[in-house]
Amino acid sequence: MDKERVAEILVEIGTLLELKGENPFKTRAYLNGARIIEGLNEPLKKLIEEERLGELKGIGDALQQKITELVTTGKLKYYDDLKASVPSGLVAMLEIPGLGPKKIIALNKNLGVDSVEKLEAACKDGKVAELDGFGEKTQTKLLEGIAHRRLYAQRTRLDDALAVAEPVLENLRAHSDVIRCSTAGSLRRWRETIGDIDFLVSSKQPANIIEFFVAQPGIISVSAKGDTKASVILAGGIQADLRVVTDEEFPFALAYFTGSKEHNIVMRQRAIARGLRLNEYGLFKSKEETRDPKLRVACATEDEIYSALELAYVPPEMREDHGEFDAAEKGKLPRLLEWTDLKGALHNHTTWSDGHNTLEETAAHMEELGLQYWAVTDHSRAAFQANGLDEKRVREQIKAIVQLNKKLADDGLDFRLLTGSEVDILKDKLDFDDDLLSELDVVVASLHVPANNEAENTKRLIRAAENKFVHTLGHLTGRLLLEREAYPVNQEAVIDACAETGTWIELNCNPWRMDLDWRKWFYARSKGVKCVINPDAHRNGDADYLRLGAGVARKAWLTKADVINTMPMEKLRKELAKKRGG
DNA sequence: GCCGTTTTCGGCCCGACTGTTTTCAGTCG
Repeated sequence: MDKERVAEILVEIGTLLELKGENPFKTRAYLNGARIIEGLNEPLKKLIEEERLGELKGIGDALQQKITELVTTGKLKYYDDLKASVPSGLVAMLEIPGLGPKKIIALNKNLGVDSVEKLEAACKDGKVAELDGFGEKTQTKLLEGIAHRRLYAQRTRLDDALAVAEPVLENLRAHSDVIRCSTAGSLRRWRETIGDIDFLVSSKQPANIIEFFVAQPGIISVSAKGDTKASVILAGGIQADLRVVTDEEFPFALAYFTGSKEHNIVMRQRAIARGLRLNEYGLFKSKEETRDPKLRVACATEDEIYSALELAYVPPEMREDHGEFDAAEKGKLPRLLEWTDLKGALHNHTTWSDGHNTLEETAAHMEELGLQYWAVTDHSRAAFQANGLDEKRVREQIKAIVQLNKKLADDGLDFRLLTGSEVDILKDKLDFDDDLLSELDVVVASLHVPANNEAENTKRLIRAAENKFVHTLGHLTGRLLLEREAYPVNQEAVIDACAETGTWIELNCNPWRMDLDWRKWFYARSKGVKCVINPDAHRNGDADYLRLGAGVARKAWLTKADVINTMPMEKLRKELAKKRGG
């Protein structure tokens, strides 16, 4: 059993324990264990064989035994028994806002509710309102929650969340009572999907800000409104929360609401270890909880909070308790890639296959953006639904690009298109033979029609990586966020093959994909595999995805040196030749 | 269930909001 599945089961155990009313700290121990296993940089099996599992902080005797049983036998009796003892519908009920384990247990015990459907019926019958601790409002909110859940997916893609959040942030920034403002939460951490949007404002007039916020255009409903906090539902069903604090509190609140929860827990623990207390209002010289401004350690920015806790500043994207504390303590945080480091992209489409802009339009737009190169990698012939090119059309396109580049040079421009192909990985070969591939500047190999079989997909991808004319694999797992799961594939094995063959891996930064996932890059980077951040653009506007991709690359701790398309043109050409033995 | 430079037991991050209460429990982030 692989570590992803082990982590999933540990999370599930944690959830089930919650629904049994177990000690919340026990629940947390399982969730914590899951995160540790998921973040391992070496094979779980190896750790078990060498009996080093217990050396991991957070994995004690009980977890060690259970993980070992899972990995060696593929099963876990404790888990099976637990699962059998909790009605499966209770887990789904947890996703309804306002329902936590305690209320679910009460509903189950008193009304026999064990599914969302039965809960809905009980609410409609008015039975829920009669229960102790419940009332009319709770009942109504639950019905709304059930309906809302049906209407919208629980999460929103990063691009959609940004599109809604950025105008609101601009409006807040322009308000005369706003001193400082920012987004926070998973959006500021640049997660690929967002649960809800967090805004933070510092002001001397919180009431004005709250009123201004709940009156923003595009708000469907106001779900909560207090003195310093408001929650609304925005168009598209995204929830947004606003907090208003004093300007002295702002950096502390920003750090706090940016999270992640796991990162915050470690921050607080570091404060406690230094005889301090950290909360959203400040870092206090106190062993007790307090909000007394006289005891506050003055910090004007987040940077100074990290300093006070003897840490280098941790950029928001890295705040996932994914090793950043260890690195920040030792002053070994990498200097992360900046969006503006990107000089071009190596996987894009034009009207020659399924793109929406011509070669000329594409070149003009990308030159205008200040980029140096843009590879045209239209689909190969097997992708007939996407108007894939056959050999003849590829050679025509090469000629067209050479001509266009000549014109660009005559005009004194430094920008060039690169010739290329997104060649399909077929069952037993690539869609084009090596002769044609060798004529192209850039070759991206992608699996568009995967098998329903991990070993088979893994084999196909490794074979593609072993082809010396393939520079990079495209969207390695094929996932579409919130829509389609990754196809089955042994990602580590493919990464290993890329490391051995000097093949790059794409971080496809189309916001539906963000593939390879940022969590997997820790392993890829440890193997020395280079990254290419590619928008997989189908229209000129998709060049904006580079900004999204750079943020996700920062989550993966990638530096300028790790990313191929930060290279200027001439250096890139040398790198492109290298794989082919040039 | 995990952990230990006051600890092998007794803690484990903690404040805001809501709704159901009449001083607080549950949920959420």
